[in-house]
Amino acid sequence: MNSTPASTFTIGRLAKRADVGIDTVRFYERRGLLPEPTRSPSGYRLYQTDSIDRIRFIRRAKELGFTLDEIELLLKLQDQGGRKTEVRDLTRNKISQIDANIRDLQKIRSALKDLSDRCTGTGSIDSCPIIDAMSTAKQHDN
Amino acid sequence: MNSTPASTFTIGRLAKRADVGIDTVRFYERRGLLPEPTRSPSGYRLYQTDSIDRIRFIRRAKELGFTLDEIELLLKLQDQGGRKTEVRDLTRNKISQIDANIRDLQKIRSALKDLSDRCTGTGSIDSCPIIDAMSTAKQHDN
DNA sequence: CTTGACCTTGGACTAGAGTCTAGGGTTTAT
DNA sequence: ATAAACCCTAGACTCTAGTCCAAGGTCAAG
Repeated sequence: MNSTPASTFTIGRLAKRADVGIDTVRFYERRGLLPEPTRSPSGYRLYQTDSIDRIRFIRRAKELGFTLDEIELLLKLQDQGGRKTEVRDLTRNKISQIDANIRDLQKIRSALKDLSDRCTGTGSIDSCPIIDAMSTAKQHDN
Repeated sequence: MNSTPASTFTIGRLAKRADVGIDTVRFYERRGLLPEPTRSPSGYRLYQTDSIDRIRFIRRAKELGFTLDEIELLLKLQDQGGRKTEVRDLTRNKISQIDANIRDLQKIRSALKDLSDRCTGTGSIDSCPIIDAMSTAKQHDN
């Protein structure tokens, strides 16, 4: 086996299969997330199916909130056989970041909810509790 | 009263009092969030205390999650005497946006938590549940 | 009169993740 | 043989909210 020359395809087809833009593929290559592919005699990039998986991995990790820098690290761990702890630590850090984000958003949300509940919504803007709150709140003196 | 020429100050002092950078003041002016101030004979910008309040308003609204575009609208409503409903609608929209954000983050968070719990953290990266999940999950076929 | 602190302008730069353009070369279908 | 559809590169542009820079003008203190 392995005698059939693994089927390759060009960048457009890869992009379509991985569901990203062509430019995104080239961008990932420049960023070092995708290895430089082989080229056809005329210079076209030629990919195999593993590139599809790699791009999907990137997309999925992005959906999970990782930045491209972090994904680069994750991919490096895969490529170079890192240890599970490293992956898990990265994941736990990400969870803490997300927790902090959620807490911030909840604080903001409840402040806004408060304000919008106190706003009757009728009449002119003078003495609107929302505007008032933003005008005067938390003036940490200077 | 009102016979003393209202005390004015230059941009540096305004920036300090409002606790933003000088460049930020000029940036807000370019963006149309601050009106063009009067100028001294030599061309220096001269501000009154109301500009401090205005910048603080911007800061506070930003802390509450409004973008500068939205703040511009909020300020316009104040300047031109908009109606309370408009302010409240803006606020309610913002709350929905925040809710959507929180939901997304919670979904991501629980996915990551799941994965990190299932990862033993020992050994090589082969068959790491986290890596595996990102490699294979949600391949909405194409 | 000089020094230092302040002010002016226009324009460039930052991060993050792409997206788009111009000006070409190649491949495929007709 | 030619048009459509594809590919190449380098580099510019997008968005948000500023931040920084250079080259110069102004103002108060000593």
